[in-house]
This record gives sequence, C-alpha cells and structure tokens, in this order.
Amino acid sequence: MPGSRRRLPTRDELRTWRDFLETTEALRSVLATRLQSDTGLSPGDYGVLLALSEAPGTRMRSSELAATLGWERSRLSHHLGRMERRGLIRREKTPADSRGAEISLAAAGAEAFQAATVPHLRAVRELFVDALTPEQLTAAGEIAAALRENLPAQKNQRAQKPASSTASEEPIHS
Amino acid sequence: MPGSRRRLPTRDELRTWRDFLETTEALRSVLATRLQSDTGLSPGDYGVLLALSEAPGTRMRSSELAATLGWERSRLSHHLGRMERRGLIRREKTPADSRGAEISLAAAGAEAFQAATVPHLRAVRELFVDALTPEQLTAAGEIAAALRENLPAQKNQRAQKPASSTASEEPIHS
DNA sequence: CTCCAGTAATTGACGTGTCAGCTATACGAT
DNA sequence: ATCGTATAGCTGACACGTCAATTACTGGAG
Repeated sequence: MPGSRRRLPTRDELRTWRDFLETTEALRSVLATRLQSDTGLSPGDYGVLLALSEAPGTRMRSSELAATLGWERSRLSHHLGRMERRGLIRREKTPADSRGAEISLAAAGAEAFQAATVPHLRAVRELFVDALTPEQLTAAGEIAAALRENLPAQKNQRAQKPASSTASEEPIHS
Repeated sequence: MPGSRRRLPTRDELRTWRDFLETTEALRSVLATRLQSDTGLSPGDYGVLLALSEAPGTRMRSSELAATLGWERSRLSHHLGRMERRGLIRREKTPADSRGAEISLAAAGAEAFQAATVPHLRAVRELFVDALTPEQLTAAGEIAAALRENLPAQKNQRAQKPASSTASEEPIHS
C-alpha cells in the first residue's frame, strides 16, 4: 500500500465530485442556451445589462462595472466591444478623467434586458430552486459558503453591496 | 401585488442561486488554473488523456471518445487538433471504417497524464472534499442528482460505464 | 452496379475568456 | 515644470466552445 496516497480522494468522493462538476456545468449550459434562445442575450450580456440598469442614470465607469461584475478589465473591454456593435450599450468619454470611459445603457439594451428578466428568473426557479427541497436549497447555500471559504484568495472578488436595510424594497434580480 | 410574479424566485432564493453559481464557477476556475500551472494541461486535455489511458491499447475511435467524454464531435475535433500539435496524441486512419479516425496516446501525453494525476486529485481533495463536512459532501451528491433529474433531456449524456463488480479494483481517477 | 440516405470526422466563422503588452492620462515628488 | 510611476482602458494572440456546412466513406434499395 503506497502511503503517498493518503491524501487522494476515495472512489466515492471522486464520484461525487464528478457528478457535482458535471451537473453544475450542465445546468449552467442549459440556462445559457435558454436565455440565448428566449432573448438573444448571453449570460455575460445579461450581467452587464443588469449592472447598468441598476446604476444611477443607467451609466457607469468601465472599471466600476468590471468591479461590480468581478470581471477582468480586458474581458469587459472585449465584451463591451461586442455589445456596442449590437447596439446594446454605448461608450462615451468621461469628462472627469479623460482616460476613463463611461458605459451607458442604449435603448435596445434596456429593452432586451426588460424582456429577458422574467423568463430568466423563471428558468432559475424552474431549473434550480424548484428542483430542490427547501432543505437542499439551504444545504446548497451552505455548501457554496464552505467551498468559497476554502478557496484561495482571488483577485476578482465580486463587489459586495452594502446590504439594504429592510431586504425587500429593491427590484428582484439575479 | 402582481400575481404574475408567483413563479419568480424570492430574494433569498436568488441570493442562494447567485452564491452557488459564482462559487462553482470560481472553484472550476481555480482547479483549472492549478492544473494548468502544475502540469501544463487544461481540464479538457486531462479528460481526453484520462479516457485514452483507460482505453484498451490506449487508443480509441474518435466518436467513441466523444461519447465517453460527453462532448460534441466538433468540439473534440478542434481539441484533438490542438493536442496533436503539442504531441500529446496521434491521429491515425482506422483499418475498419475508412471514414473513421483512431486516436492514440502519444508518449508525451502518457507522461503528462502520469505527472498530472496525483496533483490534480490532491487539488480536488483539498478544494472540494476537504472543504465540506461528510454530511455536506453527501448533500452535494444529492443536490447534483436532484438537479440533474430536473434538467431537460440532453443530447450529450455522459457515457455510463457498466459499474464494475467490487468497486475497488480500478485505478482511481477523476 | 448505381443511387442515395446516413454516418465519421473535419472545417470555418464567430462568441467568449485569459494573458501580456500598449497607449494615454493622472498625479505626487522633486 | 518635469520626471516617474500608477491607473484606465484597449488590443492582439491564442485557447476553448457552438453551430452550420463540408468531405469522404458506408451500406442498403432498386
């Protein structure tokens, strides 16, 4: 018996890992496909449009947007380029800092987002929330927390909103 | 109160969904980065090499490989192209069906896989298995099963191995 | 044998993601 | 003012994925 194997997962643990990995991947992919065919938006598009719609004046500095989404700046640049081509957003120069760009929601983007939100949330409900018992849903949250806790510190932490007071006055969004 | 919102997730359910989504994504990405820097392989490379190493003669028909991995053929073609360029695998013509291609493990591929397996499994243990309590690990498996159950039927089901008899004679792999 | 529908695998176009490097501006120290 | 470094954003190269179309062969119906 090679003692060096002590720290390797057992067969059952690996099976669980594989199932977990594949299932979350499949779920992601089904959700993405559905969003795409329902509304023509990718998950990335949806995230960008969501952040912009919630921003005051539906406009945001590019780097602020990157921080909100937890994306690298170059990723955002590429993505915004594609979204701009499709007329979903606009890029303008900032008066304040002339290195900066201000991203604003275009009419087409606002409409697309409007049209996307209900179907998307319904899909999340159907494919995730309703698939689990209340106990499983709670467990899923705890598992996510435990995993995240254990993850090495990352550069692109998701921006944390300063938790609104009463927990029910804001628009419901994913 | 708009009755049309009945089927939308609540704020808490959405929060759980977001946490779950982001955490699994982060986990995947950390694991991928680690595999890459430890061994120069992507998760895709690893999967291909794993399937080939377990195949009799370390060779397989391309479409069989696609079925084993649950990948689309075109995805596999592209990936094999990249792996072939790096000398990890070889493509040969099949004697049986001259439309077919036989994929075989090249020496460099076998070595790379050998070198990758222990570090990779250790990482899975560290970042997934050891992050969870035994109960959470069980719950994770059940959650995956429940979600998968609820997913619409997919074209690319993962090929199911005909469960070996005693559950402990085969090589441990992810 | 000939035709043709089906199958194996590849290809090209294009969206998406990362990394490394570039340009332009900002701004504190001198 | 000017020098140096930091910051904002963009770009190019390349890996990865999907979709639709293509190529080349198989195998049965006539």
